[in-house]
Amino acid sequence: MVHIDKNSSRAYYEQLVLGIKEDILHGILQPGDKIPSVREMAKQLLMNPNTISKAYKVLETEKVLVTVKGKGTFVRAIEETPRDEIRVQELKNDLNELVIEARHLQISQEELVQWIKDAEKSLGGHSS
Amino acid sequence: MVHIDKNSSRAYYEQLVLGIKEDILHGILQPGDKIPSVREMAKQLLMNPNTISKAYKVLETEKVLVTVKGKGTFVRAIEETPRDEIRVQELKNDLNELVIEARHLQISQEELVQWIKDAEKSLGGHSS
Amino acid sequence: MVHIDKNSSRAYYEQLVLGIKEDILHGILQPGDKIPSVREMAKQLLMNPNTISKAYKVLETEKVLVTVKGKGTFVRAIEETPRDEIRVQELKNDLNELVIEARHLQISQEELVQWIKDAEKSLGGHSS
Amino acid sequence: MVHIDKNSSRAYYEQLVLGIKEDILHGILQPGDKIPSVREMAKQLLMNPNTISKAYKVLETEKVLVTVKGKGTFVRAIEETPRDEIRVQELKNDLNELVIEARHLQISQEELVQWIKDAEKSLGGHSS
DNA sequence: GTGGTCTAGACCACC
DNA sequence: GTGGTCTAGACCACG
Repeated sequence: MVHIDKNSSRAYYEQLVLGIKEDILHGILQPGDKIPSVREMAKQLLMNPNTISKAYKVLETEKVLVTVKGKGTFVRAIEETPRDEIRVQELKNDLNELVIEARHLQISQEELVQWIKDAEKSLGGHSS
Repeated sequence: MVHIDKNSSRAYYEQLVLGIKEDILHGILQPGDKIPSVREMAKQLLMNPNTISKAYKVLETEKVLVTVKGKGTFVRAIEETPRDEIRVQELKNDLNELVIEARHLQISQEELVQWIKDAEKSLGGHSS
Repeated sequence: MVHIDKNSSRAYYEQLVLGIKEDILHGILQPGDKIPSVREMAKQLLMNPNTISKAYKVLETEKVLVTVKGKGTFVRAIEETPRDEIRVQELKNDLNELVIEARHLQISQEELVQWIKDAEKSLGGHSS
Repeated sequence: MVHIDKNSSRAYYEQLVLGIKEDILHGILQPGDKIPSVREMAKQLLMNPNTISKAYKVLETEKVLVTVKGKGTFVRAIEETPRDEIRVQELKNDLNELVIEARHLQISQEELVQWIKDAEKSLGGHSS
């Protein structure tokens, strides 16, 4: 499942956050599943437990995971959570910036739309 | 024109880079136009000249601006630059991540596509 | 390895950029190697960390180094990067100007070609 | 003859210096020819006389031109001047740096040599 | 420990 | 006037 690219300029914990989100969308992780403990994940990925812990915390505040004290950390169903309009706005903003970049790289609107469709296809229909 | 949000987590110079790119796509800045000098822009935005300079340099390496020592900094025509496939690939990757985020925020594919169309519309047809 | 000539008219950071490139071609620095940290290099060369940082950043945009925040800066494999035709053109232009200078200094074509062969020889075959 | 590219990042006076050297090698300017006065050249090129003057001064110290007070500025024969070994060394150094750049841009030795031959060919045999 | 950002202020070359 | 370089020193995020 999750794989950390040590040469990426992206922070490890961010790669982990993204990787888990991707696994959920792929259906590799299902709602209710228990994910490995911080220590175990740290062993698997050869990383510092602090880094894993940070990723889990982020995913908790984003309501992707729930930690039950003494039991472990679990995947939450996406539908459980109301759409967070603040983060939606941020994402929309990010997309606007991406479109500006795209135009400067001479990428057409059609191409962008195609990219989205490709991305969605590769994720499969597990969330709909 | 450009406005810097001092509360944004994004670096000032990156906001400036993006703002200038946006102004170009909006047609507010046209190829050949002289943009405000480093010192003047610094005064306008209440920032340090070094920060402005950094933004201008980034835009120069991205072939968006040309700077002539002793004369000033000027807008370059977008068509002058061949598509940089490395950066295109990076952008595609960013978009993939954005799509993952979107799914977790329960944003549909259709909505994303609509956002892109809205973004492109607001930029106008100045580059096509 | 790298040495900065404080009397040179060339900017310190440019000398550093060139020196690192040379070390890579000489095989002193190998792909994957970690280069000294900004602060350490600054100490070694008796320079300001900002200046070192600038050199590293240039080398990163030129795809010679990769930097991972919190970990350090690393040498990238040359073959990873596709040939940048814009920079190739600029270099060709520089060479044209150099040939003009050479003629005025009464340096023959044969001599120039010999210089190139000498230069290549001293760099060794590490990239071929 | 000489043409100044206002968009080039190279200083005007340097472009002029190079342009005149090129014209000499092309045979457009012959030894003994009188070149236009500073004022006239300034008018022709729509530039500041100071800039022209600086270029002429550089060419004088490089022994490419001679100024005879009250008569004007004249082209000198290349052979008149002994080879300036200091500048030859500098040029050799520049070429070394250029070779390093070339290697990083994945340009082969053969290609560089071909470029030199092309450059020499375009200059013609006027100096030999 | 690592690099990234930002400010402040100095000096230089070009126009 | 313009941008470019360099220093000094502060603060932040990542591991």
